[in-house]
Amino acid sequence: MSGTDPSIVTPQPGDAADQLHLEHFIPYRLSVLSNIVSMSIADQYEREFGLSIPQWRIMAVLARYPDLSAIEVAERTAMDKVAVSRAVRGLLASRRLVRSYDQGDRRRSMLRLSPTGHAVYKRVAPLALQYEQALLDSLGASDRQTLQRLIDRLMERAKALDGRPGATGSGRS
Amino acid sequence: MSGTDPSIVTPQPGDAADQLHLEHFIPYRLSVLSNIVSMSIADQYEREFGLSIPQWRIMAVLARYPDLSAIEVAERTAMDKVAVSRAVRGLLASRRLVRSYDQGDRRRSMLRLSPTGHAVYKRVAPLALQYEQALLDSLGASDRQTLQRLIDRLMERAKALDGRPGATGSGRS
DNA sequence: ACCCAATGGTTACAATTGAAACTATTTATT
DNA sequence: AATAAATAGTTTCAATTGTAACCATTGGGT
Repeated sequence: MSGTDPSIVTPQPGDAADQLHLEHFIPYRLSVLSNIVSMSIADQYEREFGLSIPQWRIMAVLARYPDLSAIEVAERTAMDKVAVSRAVRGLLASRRLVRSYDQGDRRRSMLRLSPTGHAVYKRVAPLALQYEQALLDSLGASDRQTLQRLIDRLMERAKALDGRPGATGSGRS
Repeated sequence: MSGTDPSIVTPQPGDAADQLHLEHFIPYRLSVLSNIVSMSIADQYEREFGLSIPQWRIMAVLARYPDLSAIEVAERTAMDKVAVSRAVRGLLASRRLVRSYDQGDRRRSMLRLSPTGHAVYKRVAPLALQYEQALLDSLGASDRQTLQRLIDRLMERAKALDGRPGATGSGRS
């Protein structure tokens, strides 16, 4: 009885199944990290401002680029138009956004922060930056640059590898 | 009429609201990157093996550490016990997992891959590693090490910053 | 032995999210 | 001008996920 039971024997070196350790697997690690960060932020925004992450993202882009249409907002926030539609509804309800319609193309809406929305944004933005600062405090200055660069590279590559229908990369327009 | 309307005037330098660009904001970027990667992988696993990400994670840890309980699986996969319970149900239904009960503590289950499950795992694992390789191909060897290190640091920091009730960091046991 | 708190795990219900279909309007084609 | 195809955005319905409540079993005190 010397090791022929495949459930007991040590796997062959070079065996892929043997090399994979979830705790070092980059996609897994990215997901866990991103989740902790997002949930931690989401919790704070929700508690203090009644803002969801999608709503916060929309406010952030509209603060910088007023009068975008819903679809333009979607592009800049990496959300789909349904998510934008829903988040916009919430922001309109809380009067943090105003919507007008492009005269000349009445399908197109133009979104911008209301004065109230702008005031809220001015309170949220510093918190967001503080959180980011606190997170990056664990890194040296050069690591911070490196981080941005690595994310750039990985993002580009991830898009290229992504073979889903309609996923970013081969928009048919 | 020289610039007193706050909605038109250029924000003060140092104004947080002015410094925040969503497209450079690390939490946002991590989230977008992680989403592309996860969805791209999830799509492949679902198509080729009928596996969800939670199921795949469970298989990965059980391949390495057989006979964990559901809660131990939860700890090693960063999922909560409800998610594990559901994913396990699916894996049992597809006969990729077998469950026995710890005799001596009949609450505790012991989970392990069935031979079928093991066979599936041996086909999935190489794909997972190939994807990771392809993703990391965009990086030099030293950048790869750096990436793991940066994720370590950020993860640690993110946990420390996370003030949610019951979130990882101050488990009361 | 008995009671109460803690633990492992599942279930039920609510909230979120995703995919597809739909309305309204505009643009292109003939 | 009429029809078809495309675009902006919303709605609907299904699937996923989160939260809380819920058994069952165990461990600890008394």
